[in-house]
Amino acid sequence: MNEDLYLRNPEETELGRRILKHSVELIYKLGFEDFTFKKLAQVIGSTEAGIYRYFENKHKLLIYITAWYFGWIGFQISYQTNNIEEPKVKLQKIINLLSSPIEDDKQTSYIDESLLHPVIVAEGSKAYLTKQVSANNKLNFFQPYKDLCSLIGNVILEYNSNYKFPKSLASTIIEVAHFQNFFMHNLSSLTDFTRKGKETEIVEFLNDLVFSCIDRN
Amino acid sequence: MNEDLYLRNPEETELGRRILKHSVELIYKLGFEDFTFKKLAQVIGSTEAGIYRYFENKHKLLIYITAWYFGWIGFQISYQTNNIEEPKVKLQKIINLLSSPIEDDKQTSYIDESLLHPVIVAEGSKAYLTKQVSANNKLNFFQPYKDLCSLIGNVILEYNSNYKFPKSLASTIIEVAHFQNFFMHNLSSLTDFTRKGKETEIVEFLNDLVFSCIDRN
DNA sequence: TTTTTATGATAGTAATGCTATTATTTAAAA
DNA sequence: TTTTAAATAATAGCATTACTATCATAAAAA
Repeated sequence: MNEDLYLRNPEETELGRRILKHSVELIYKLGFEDFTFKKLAQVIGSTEAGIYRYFENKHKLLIYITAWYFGWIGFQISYQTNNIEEPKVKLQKIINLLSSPIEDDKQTSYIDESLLHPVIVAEGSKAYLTKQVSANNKLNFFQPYKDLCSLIGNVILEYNSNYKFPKSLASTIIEVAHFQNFFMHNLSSLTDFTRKGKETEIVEFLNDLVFSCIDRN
Repeated sequence: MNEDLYLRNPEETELGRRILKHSVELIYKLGFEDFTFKKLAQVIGSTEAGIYRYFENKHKLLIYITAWYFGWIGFQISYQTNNIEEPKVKLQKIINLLSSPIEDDKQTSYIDESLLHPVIVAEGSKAYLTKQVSANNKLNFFQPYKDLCSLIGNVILEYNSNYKFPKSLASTIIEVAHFQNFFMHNLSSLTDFTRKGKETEIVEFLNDLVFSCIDRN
């Protein structure tokens, strides 16, 4: 994790891990706007000032959580596509992992990925939709997102080296997987997905979308 | 415009129109997070309390502006595709209008669309990415977005009545047009667009994406 | 002309987003 | 084992934000 995202490394201490765990839970419960360090402090039985020793402000914490998610999902993707030869199968696996609600990864005791996924879907883009985006980008806060995008872009080129927009298609896969999920649950008339929680329909849509354009060129 | 979005209709009074005009300018300048009614009041030479007579809070104002944008762009699309027969040409026109920075529409003196477009690109999704999305949706705050989505979905079906995901593809066109624009300007390594401000590259990408999948099915 | 309506001016309050200080506990170094 | 440093808890405080309320005045309708 990028050291400029925190003041004290939250993964190294008990309190730090409690901050991570419960901030995901509390953002899930309240939404990022109503989430405050004071409320978080109450939940974990610490103090506001205590949390400020780890994170400069709640926006940095959101960026940290988002970066953590993209790092983690990037690892999952690398790991699960590692021994796959066919780029087509790789891409399908990627679409699946990005679209489907995730089971808790037992490896990381301090973050519940099944809550992290909806948090990223609803709040993740707020990490970069700010006036500070360029400054934050210079500090490499979005590196895990960029790495994932690059990884997916390379699989796309493996499949079809003539395709002209591998990176844009990669970021489109990530974003579409997330906001179609949000729309399905909250603004369903913006989608064709009939049943809430049926993420397989998003997978079907994305597979059709992606392979249509990279099969053709 | 949905009457539940405001306390007093801002389009009907001079002060109201000043609120709209300068809120777009100030959100463009400061970003939505740093935008406050107090700052806006200073800019327009009124008071905080004066603005609260028009809008309950700044989030309602953002929803209003977003709804206004989608209403306006929906009208532009209807108007400019009105006499076009070919659904293919219609869709291309739609992609163009959604992707390109917009010249100020002289018809609407109180809103500068050339500023509104980047504001929607950067801030628009915050209008619905909240815990109140379902409650707000019940009050039809997002109707103009839904109407636009439905309009585009119908053009897609005109082109190919067998395509399975017209609404999801429609919302994808809208969202992709906006966030690829944001990425191009702020996180360019997430795209393949080499030159900032070259929205024609986004148009090319989207045309390829859209027609690939609806040509095939 | 009266009366409603919109605006301006001012005050005030609870919550938020911090910073600072000191005391206490915990853990590592000597 | 003692010393000392580091981490945490407890508390206070402050500027700003996000509102609400009140009252005076100006302009427009009745």
